[in-house]
Amino acid sequence: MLGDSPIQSAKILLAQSQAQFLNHLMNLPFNVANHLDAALRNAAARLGLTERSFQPEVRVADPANGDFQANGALAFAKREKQNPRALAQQIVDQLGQLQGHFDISLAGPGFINFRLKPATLLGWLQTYDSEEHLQSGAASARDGQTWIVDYSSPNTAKQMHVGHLRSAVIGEAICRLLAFSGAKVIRDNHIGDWGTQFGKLIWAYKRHLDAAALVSEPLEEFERLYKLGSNAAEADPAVLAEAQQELVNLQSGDAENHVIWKKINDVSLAAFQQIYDQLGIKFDVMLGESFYNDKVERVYRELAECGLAQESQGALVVFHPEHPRFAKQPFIIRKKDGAANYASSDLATALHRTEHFKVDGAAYVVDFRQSDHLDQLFLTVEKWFGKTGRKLPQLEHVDFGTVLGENNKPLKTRDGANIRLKDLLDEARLRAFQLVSSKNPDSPETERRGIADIVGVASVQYADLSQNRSSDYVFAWDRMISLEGNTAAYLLYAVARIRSIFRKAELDPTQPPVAGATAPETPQEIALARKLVKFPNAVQLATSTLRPHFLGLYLYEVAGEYSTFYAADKVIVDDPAVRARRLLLCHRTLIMLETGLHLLGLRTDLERM
RNA sequence: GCGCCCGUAGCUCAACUGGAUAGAGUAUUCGGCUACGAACCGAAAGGUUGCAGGUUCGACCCCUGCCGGGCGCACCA
Repeated sequence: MLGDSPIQSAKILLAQSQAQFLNHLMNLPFNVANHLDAALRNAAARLGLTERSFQPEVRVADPANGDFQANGALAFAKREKQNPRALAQQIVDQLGQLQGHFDISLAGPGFINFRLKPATLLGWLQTYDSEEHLQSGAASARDGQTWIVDYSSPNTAKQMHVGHLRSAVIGEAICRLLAFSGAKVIRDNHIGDWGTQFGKLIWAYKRHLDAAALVSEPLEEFERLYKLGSNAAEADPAVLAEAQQELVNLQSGDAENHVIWKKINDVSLAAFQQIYDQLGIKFDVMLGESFYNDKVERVYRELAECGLAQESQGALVVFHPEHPRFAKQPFIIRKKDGAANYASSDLATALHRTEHFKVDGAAYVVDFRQSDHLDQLFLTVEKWFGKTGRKLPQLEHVDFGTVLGENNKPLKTRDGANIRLKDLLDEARLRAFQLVSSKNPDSPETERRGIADIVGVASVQYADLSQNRSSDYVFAWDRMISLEGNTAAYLLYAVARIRSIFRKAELDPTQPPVAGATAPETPQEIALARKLVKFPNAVQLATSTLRPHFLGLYLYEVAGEYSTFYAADKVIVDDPAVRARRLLLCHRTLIMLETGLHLLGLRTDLERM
């Protein structure tokens, strides 16, 4: 090899044996924070603190202070009226076996700081070498659990609009995060396929259907028909009566109406699927309201029998006397005309998910405005299942805010209509195409289109996922697609540049030649390596809180550290040990960025951009 | 009226659920391409965390009261 001297060879051998030693004897597990947590608990047990419920409180630290910190001594000392700093010192004295991997120090009133040694960083990076390996090493917090995620849930016979974006995007990320932590995930599209709108729609369908439009633009045609039927019914009571009869016929099993209804749903779902394909979504089941149609009677009966439901103003309702609002605000589970509503079908749904799918948890990815409804639903299910001896699944409302325009009002078109999701994604791809073209005027158009399709859609997804789902978010094309700051494009750019290095050096990025890599040495190498080691913590935090933005923020920081490293340290250098360790950093950055982006539901399959 | 959510740099957002000097991007100013992609990197500047109290070793975070905004509250989901 170029420039190989006996000293360098010896260095490489030494590094290799060091690495093997680390791997075989004392390499750290995937989740370093968990390892520290266990070690601290052991130390506390030896000091007799465990009986007094000592908690280590291990956190990712500010890099200036270390890699991880344990704050548990502070809370414990406060409770026990001890000197926190002295207590922390006692604990540190018990941590001798960690000193091979960490520089341990005390700071402030009693923080214990852990800084990973470069050789340990190297060993960790060498061990976790592929997306599969990251998955298998991930904290298996939900191993063996079954979760159902209820998301997207549009109404059939209507376009999906911007209001459906967040549920779809956040829901898919939640699914992937749950699956990554070991859960079996059932993706359920709880579609609205059984509303009162079908009377007017079927009335118009029978009389005014444009067969050509049904093929080319089915959802537009249904919307046209619905409007037509609705207007006609308003203008003419006779039409209204006919439309109501169509609805009655449908609900009583009339064959012709059922065929039309089925046709409308099938066509709607096929159109939805074009959106889902772009967003990387594939549902396992689509159990909409119609599915639960014949399952609500049992809900009425059971809730009445166990004394939860009562008649009020002609409706069947549930009150929660212990609750400040729901003591007076009823949960209406059957309307006074005897018909079901969404409370009825949501209760039937909860029962079905428990009985049929035997779920351990259910996540409802639904607008924050439905908090009251879901609170009432969860309270009712809890009492109902308690009285009937059923196991209660963990019920989570994964709520999110509104998508706003730049005027801080809900996002609409200029004339006040809802923005169709299809148009929004088309525009994202178009804007990305214009940008890609301006940056790469010489690449072939097909390649630019391919890049733009990935970058455009990813930008929309990531804009949503990169911020706390609880708050409203302002949709601004320029910030989203201008590709600066915490955006999908910035992350994908890092991916593309890493691939570019492997391409230039004619190396296979799946088989990087990293043998003989030495421990990270330059400040930029060390900073990057230290950031990469925290991947499991970011995933764990995002998963346990069901908040994908924690992972997004982490990936952005990884990409930032990588860019700094890239600008400072050339990868393809002559010194084989330096080159190997930088290739190692590049490759591990690549797999963590890709794994993380895949967890968020984004595509990363681009070579250039 | 009752209740839920929100208020952080000019703007858009973070702050690991009570931890260290509240951090990023953007806009502004300055610097960096004959080193693997400058869609990049580095630096400066920018703050009484809506206001006023309280709790404690420690508060953007918890409690109380105000101010401002959004959203729910009897049969549309």
